Amino acid sequence: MARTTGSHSDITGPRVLDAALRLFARHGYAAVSMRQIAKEVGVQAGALYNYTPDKQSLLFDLMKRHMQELLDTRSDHCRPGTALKQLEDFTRFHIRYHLDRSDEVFIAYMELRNLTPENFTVIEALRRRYENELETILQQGAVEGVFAITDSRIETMAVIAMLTGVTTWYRAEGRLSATEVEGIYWDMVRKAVSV
Amino acid sequence: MARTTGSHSDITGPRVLDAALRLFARHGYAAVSMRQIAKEVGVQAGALYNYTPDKQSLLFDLMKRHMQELLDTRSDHCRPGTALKQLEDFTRFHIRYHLDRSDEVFIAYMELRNLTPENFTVIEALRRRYENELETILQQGAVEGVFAITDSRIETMAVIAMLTGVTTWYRAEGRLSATEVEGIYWDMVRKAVSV
DNA sequence: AAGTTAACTGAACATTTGTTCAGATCAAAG
DNA sequence: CTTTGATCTGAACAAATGTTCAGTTAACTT
Repeated sequence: MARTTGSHSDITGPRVLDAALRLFARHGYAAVSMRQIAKEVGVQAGALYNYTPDKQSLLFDLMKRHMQELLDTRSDHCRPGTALKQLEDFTRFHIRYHLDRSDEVFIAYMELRNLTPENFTVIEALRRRYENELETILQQGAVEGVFAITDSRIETMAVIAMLTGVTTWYRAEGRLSATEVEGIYWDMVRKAVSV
Repeated sequence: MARTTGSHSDITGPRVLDAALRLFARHGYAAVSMRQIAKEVGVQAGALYNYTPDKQSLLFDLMKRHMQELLDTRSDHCRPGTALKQLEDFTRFHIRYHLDRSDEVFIAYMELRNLTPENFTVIEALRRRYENELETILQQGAVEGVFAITDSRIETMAVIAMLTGVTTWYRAEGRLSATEVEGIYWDMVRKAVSV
């Protein structure tokens, strides 16, 4: 029978994805070679193909896993409540989650054009589902009369762009804690969409 | 003496930059080859080197020209006034300008990591100058007592991220005109930073 | 008409690319 | 100890990369 313990595949496998994640985030998908990834893992390039059918799948798997986890974690944190309270939850969740996974976020927003058309469709659908959760909250707030919504799709995109932008400048060693940043952004979001 | 009229260099030169702009925006710097650019121009790859010392300069020149024009155009539009009025000017200018140059904006925000360190420093400085203009307005509004500013740098980055994000989803054929979008964003920005 | 030279071609260059695969390695199973 | 098979090496592949350059072309000047 096959080896079960002592196998390296359960160690090397994740390390391949980890290395790809870090390198793609740092230099971009197209600028990273399979040999660079292999070197980071401590293995020859050919060995990578025990863990991925090709380079494209590496990118796709990273993106899909990220979007999937984003949706799952968010749905765990989801509590019923007023639109205002739900918007606060969404805002704080989004910022915290994105600050914790800056590499994944960077890739998910920057490497969309390096996906094959079929893979792009899948990721785009997941992203759309996430955006729709915010849009629903805004629409509900409009019904409640607490939010001023002219075109819910635009306000959704505006808020998400503002929140996600935090990853481009935030540094953990900086002068502000994640919680302080969270508070400042929540103030701005609340005011921006309120009547 | 050298040929003056009938020369193609004044035609081909800009065409090289144009092709590079479009291709870099569509597929990313690292994913575009000099031969693809040459094909778009209708010339052999070697001919490109009459117009650029190397591929990196193509990217750098595009970015520098964009940031330079952004700063120049903005300084032309700059009028004295209250912080609120200046913020409105900045918001409307930023959206209009960015909608008109989506390719340039895309490159300027996505290809920073493909610049050499020295080139990155130059572009980063120009970008910083632009961001500072917004930060100055916010700080002035705080002094006037009309803006609620906790940390002017954060509010600056948040507003810029929100505004620039418009380029990711806006389509000229869409259901909203640029002017309508401008108005919606201005509403949100004003409320977000107001006391 | 002859000469000049900017503009371009087309081939060549050394590397690097993603991917494949025969064979070595070696821990576990029988 | 022998067999098994997952895991990995190391070399090989064709294609593509950025860049260079000797030579061709043709629009200009004189």
